[in-house]
Amino acid sequence: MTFILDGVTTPEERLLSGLNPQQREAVLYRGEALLIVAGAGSGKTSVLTRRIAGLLQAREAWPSQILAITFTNKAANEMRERVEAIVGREAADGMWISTFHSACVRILRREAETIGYTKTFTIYDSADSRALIKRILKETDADTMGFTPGSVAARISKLKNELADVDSFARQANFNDPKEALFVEIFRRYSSELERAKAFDFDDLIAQTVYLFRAFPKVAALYQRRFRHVLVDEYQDTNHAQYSLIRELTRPVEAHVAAELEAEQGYSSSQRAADGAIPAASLTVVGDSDQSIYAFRGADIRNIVEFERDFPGAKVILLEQNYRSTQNILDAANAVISNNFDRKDKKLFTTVGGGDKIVGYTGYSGHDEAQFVADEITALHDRGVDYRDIAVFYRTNSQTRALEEIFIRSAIPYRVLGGTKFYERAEIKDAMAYLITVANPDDPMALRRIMNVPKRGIGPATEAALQLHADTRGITLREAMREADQLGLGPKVTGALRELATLLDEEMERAPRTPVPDTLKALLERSGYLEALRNSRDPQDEARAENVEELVAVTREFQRSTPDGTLLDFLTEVSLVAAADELDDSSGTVSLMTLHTAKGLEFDAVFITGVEEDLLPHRMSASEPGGPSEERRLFYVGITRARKKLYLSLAMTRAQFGDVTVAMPSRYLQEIPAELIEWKQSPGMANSRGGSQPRALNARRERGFNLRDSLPPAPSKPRVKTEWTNQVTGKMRDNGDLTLAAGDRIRHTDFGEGRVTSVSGQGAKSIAEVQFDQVGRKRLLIKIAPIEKL
DNA sequence: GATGTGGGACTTTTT
DNA sequence: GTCCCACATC
Repeated sequence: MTFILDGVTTPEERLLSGLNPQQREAVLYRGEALLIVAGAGSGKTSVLTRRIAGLLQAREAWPSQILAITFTNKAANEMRERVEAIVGREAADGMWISTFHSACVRILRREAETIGYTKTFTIYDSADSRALIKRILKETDADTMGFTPGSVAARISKLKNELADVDSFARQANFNDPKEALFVEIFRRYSSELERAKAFDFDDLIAQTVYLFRAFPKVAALYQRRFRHVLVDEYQDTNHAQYSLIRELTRPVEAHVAAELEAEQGYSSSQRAADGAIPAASLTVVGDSDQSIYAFRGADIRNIVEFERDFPGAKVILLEQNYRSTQNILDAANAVISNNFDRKDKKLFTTVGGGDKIVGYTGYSGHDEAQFVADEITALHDRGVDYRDIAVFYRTNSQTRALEEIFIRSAIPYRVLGGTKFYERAEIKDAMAYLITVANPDDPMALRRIMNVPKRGIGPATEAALQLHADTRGITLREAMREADQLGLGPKVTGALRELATLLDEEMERAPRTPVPDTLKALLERSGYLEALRNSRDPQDEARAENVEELVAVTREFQRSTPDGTLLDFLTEVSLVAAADELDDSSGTVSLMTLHTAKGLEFDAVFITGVEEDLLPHRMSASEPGGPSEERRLFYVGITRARKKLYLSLAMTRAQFGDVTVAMPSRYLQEIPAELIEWKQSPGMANSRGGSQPRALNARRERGFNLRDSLPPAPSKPRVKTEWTNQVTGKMRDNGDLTLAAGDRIRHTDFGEGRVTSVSGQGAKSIAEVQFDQVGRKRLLIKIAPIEKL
């Protein structure tokens, strides 16, 4: 009923409603540069969206003049929706709101030819980069000299983030050092392989865009003229390349360049000032140095610290009021972060009351800890908290294993964000490789992957022959394949190569007028890939075939939401999904993710697990400069995600590597005032409580101590190995049609005996609520729980 | 060239 | 505990 509201409020009043004075100032400030220092939960997204909406509403900018950079695609979509909600859909049409990487892809696809690339380039994700590096290491025998794909990939990435390329690096490299000389060689090969494959890696997307802008001022001017308002979220996590990109975009266009451009395009721009130049775009950055957690991938905290020096006359606005968390949670966060000495002191405050105490728990093992988390989640759910409002954080992806296992047993619906996931499965990579060879015939990595998948009798020898032919003739691997009959190979192999080449060529020719799901289906069917999976004797292949079907469904969904989307668009989208993009608010599941992925999100109830030395802070961070401080910020980020309930847990022993190691409570725990935490089981209690485990541990609590060596083999609980696996990987314990009813007595391998109090749900999803004699009430998925009826 | 097996390395975080 | 690779055998 806007017309009624119009009578009492102006658009500006509505734009500012509910904002505090600092937020209002941040929305309304007009000037060349604005830094919003936004503490956790201080409403920065709201400020940013209203700032954009304000510009549009006041007709100070067209939508097409706005470029907003967010950290994830999900954040971009949300921001777009929120702006649209204020100004209307049409009035917001044409804005660029995206991640750094997506924006750069967009620019590079338009301008690729300027820098000698095709606009149909594909993107190598980290796994692709590593695979390529691995190959190069083998070719150069560098793998025997202590080079690992991981270390080389990290080093190259770091260099690219500093905008160094092979040549600039080689110029200052010390060739007397054989390792360094070899690294230059590896770097050089890596770069030329990418170029030959017509592909960019993640870091190239940014670096090449910067290079494009610097080398071609006229191209840069197109964007400098277009984007009058540049806004960057999570500025504390920008690296040098991203910083440079922002600098290039917000540079004024010199008069003669502007004039040249206009002459070429035959129209005159309203942007030109009296002297003929186009003034710099206005820049708004939002960030919080306390939440800088990406130094390991080149994020430079100086970008935000030195903003005022970089942009003289910049306005700085501080947002310190927190609207998210209770006082207890904030007190804990403030206490922890204040131990970082190298920071500007700032304290979040809230007008919300104290809230519940933080709950602490020390488990005997990672499984025990996971059981605590599961039990608490069940209790929260019983009290009416929706699963979607609950999240579990951890430092390393490997910690999900125990959590998933217990969650499935406890019938808690969950979803793991990021980590080893769908697109990293071999069969999905195979299917994707087929698509890539169709979208980008020059990519030899994708072609090599599928050349003998399904088995065609094309082995390493054939591949080498093809490669040799390609190298001597100066053609691509794919072209060499078309000339297979010239190679003097056996008739079977030649036929197989010919057939594959024809298949790929035909699908490539058809692809532009064919929906993506159809292209994928044709490739999978015609290649015999699906058939091979279906006819396989390996029971896992059935699940693999289902996964591939799932990929077809993904392409269908892509085509539905993007009717004009090309195969290349699909591949690009898949390459650039961030872990947090997978968060689905509608799914009604608990979210599991790393602390890094958690940045920018918030939940009613948050569990931070594994709050132990060597895990948080991570062992690897100790040797890095600034490592422990960054780990502390990571913990701080985790704490500040919680709105109402925060749980901190750790384990005294943790399975790692098949070994069990003893863990110590994290130093950060001691930084939280004791009165804020209510321990359900404190480290001391877990330590001194009777029973075989604690005592044995007490005697030998030292780092790295290997339990397996000296612990007596009989723990109190009988160790029954339960047959159990993840849904996705296939096999699962199955109780068949076991049916339970209230009143039944059952035995559970871990929980002992108990009585069923109620049963809910249907079929495979039936859940029994059981009152166990020893361990209390639990919810179990009947089909898979390790139980038997008595 | 395909298939099976034993030994070794490996896990920090991500676009 | 798991993934990957080298090596052996068919």
